[in-house]
Amino acid sequence: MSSKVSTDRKREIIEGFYELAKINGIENTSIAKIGKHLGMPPSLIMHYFPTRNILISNLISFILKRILKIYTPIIKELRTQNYTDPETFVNRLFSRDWNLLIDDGVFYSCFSLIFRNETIKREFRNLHVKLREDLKEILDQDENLKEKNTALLSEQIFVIVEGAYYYLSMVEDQEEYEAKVIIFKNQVYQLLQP
Amino acid sequence: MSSKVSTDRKREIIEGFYELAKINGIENTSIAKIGKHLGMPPSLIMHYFPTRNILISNLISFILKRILKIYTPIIKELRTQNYTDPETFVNRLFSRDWNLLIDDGVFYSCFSLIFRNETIKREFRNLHVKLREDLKEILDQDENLKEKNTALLSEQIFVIVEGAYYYLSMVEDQEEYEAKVIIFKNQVYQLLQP
DNA sequence: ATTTTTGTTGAATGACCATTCAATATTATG
DNA sequence: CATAATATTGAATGGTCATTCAACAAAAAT
Repeated sequence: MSSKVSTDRKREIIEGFYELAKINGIENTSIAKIGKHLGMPPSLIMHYFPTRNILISNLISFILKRILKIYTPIIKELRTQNYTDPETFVNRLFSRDWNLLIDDGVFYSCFSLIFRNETIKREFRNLHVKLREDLKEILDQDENLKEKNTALLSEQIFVIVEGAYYYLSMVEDQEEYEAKVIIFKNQVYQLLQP
Repeated sequence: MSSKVSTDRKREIIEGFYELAKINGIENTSIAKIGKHLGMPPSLIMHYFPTRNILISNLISFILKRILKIYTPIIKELRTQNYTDPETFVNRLFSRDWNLLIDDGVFYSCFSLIFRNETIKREFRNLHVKLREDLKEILDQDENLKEKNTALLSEQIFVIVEGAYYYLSMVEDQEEYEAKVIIFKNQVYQLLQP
């Protein structure tokens, strides 16, 4: 059990790391720079995170924990109201809240590490398993989908959402962006057709 | 117009960079390491690519050029036979040839740079526009889809393929991988339903 | 009150990095 | 053949990097 000071400092460091990584990218964010940003010597950072790799794993855990919470507002809403109309649900899937939650640049930087690090790959895999379970839970609440294979549906919706986020991150033009979102939403509605 | 030596050397350097980036990641591949790998002094690399950033942009162009060729075998097949059955077409979309063409780790590393570099973002955007045009061209050849909006279809198929590649890159288990591929293929078939 | 543990500092280390430069070799051009 | 342009070498530069260490300070445990 670590002290309050310890956990607070660790969080402070990881958040500082994240802040700088948003601006300069993970690869350009050194321990010295984090230290300067937070007004502490680099040696203090290494006291809490003995190696840079450990620091990076902790940043990834931090990010994945945030992402995991994406569906929780929908689930909460469902638990209280016992129902959410498909429209608000689909809107949530494609809302920009996701982007606010975590910086896309940092996210894909971290993601690219799965190809050279088994542990990171496993962490990402677990995240996605949980996200799909959440999605299934939401679909299971919908009376209209009672006859449907919601596990399969959640896979299919999931892949559209992931593809859409990847794809939309390249689109700069506002109108084009919204036109595409409509296309992808319709694609999900088609799947939800009872 | 640059000499043959010049273009050959440039290609050699970029390919060497790519080889090392596959193993160690872009961020861990220094100019010195590329030089050692190719048996040339780092100064020679900098003679052809004056800064590291320029070297990276050239690597990205190299990669994007390769990816652009993904659909060309299908298109060629179409041009000669004047027809491809949807099944072989969809199989191609999800075949592992794609992965052989370019390393996923390097690809997503490059992709993550779009969020901090406008030029790179534009390059990726252009690539994807062209890929979708290729996809549309393929769909337009299919008599059964004559009544359909193939531009829209290509967007929808594209987003599934992109999402699938993202998603599948986390799946290690062979059986699970193939089960998911079947799901995503079916999703595409549903869209192709006349 | 003393000891132990935890937190913090700042200086030092050697490795590696991108980049520069001047010198030399090779090739192309007149 | 002479000259100009291109290709290649190797050494040097200053900066940054992750990491180490010994010392000091504060807090907790005894």
